[in-house]
Amino acid sequence: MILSKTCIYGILATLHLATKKDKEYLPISQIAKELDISFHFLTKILQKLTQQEIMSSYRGPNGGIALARPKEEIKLMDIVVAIDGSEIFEQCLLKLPGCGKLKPCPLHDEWGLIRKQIQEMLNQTSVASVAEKIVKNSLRLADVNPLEL
Amino acid sequence: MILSKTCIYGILATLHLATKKDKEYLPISQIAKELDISFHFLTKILQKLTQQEIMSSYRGPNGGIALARPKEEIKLMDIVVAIDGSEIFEQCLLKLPGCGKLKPCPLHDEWGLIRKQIQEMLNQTSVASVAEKIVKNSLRLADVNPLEL
DNA sequence: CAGTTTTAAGACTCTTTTGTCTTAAATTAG
DNA sequence: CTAATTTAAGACAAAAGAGTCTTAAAACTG
Repeated sequence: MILSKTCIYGILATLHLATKKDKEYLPISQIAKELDISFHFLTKILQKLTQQEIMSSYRGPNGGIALARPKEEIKLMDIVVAIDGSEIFEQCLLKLPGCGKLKPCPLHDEWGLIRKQIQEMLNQTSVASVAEKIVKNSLRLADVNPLEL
Repeated sequence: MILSKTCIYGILATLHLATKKDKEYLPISQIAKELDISFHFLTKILQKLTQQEIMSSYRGPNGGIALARPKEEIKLMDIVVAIDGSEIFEQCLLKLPGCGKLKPCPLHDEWGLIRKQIQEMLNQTSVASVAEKIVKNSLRLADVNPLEL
């Protein structure tokens, strides 16, 4: 719901990177292992984030993937839009085409309020702040497998 | 996002019924036509709502489907839970298994607030109140096709 | 240069969701 | 009882999302 699996994996990988040293390339294979995500699948997802210049990649030995910008500047919203697009924030709960002030759907106001909050939350939350919380409270980014933070 | 297509159709059909006279059976074929939803698909969806006793059905001439309870008593949440289940309200944004106060995911608090509001909105909004708004403001439940309200 | 490591790209498969179709059962009308 | 109308049930098909695999290209190591 709300976010696609692809998008969630993208967020998890970004957060994982953000808990590591800056500017160091981390091989996708390692991220995949630590987050328990299929390597090839994650590769495809991270390619998209690289194309959108949220991450930068480098091939060959000691290569891998890294955040393209300072983690303080990357907001959760950036990742969501890069992967799932912005349709979520343009549609109502009932997805009636062209719902807006002109031709509102019956739940336009109710959902508009909530949608706005989701938007604000994603826009305000930086990857850095979440990463900090993860480190501070030893939070997990995968199921059981405790990450070696 | 958030709600499945099936669930949205279920809500639309319920709202449509609620704008009509109480206790009258409306053929599914007619609802399908007015909402521009495939008849057979809608039939399947309404069967689920009938099984959950949100609607009641009657076969044969002059048969069809009707709300099983007073529309004031049916909340949007009832339909959502009947069709999509309650997992939405038990998961976090990142869908890490077993996210909760014990093993929170990194976005547990942020998402928890929003999830609570979605829950409250769906729990508080009755089918009757939305139907009233639809009638009062001549709102639509389908794309272009203006409903004959 | 040859071999290794790593991402890039895209074809392919599997699963879930969405949608269609056919047949059966209930109800009513004549 | 017969024919018509309507929901019930379930098989089937199409589309989208998730995941796998293979080959190519880039970069480094010796």
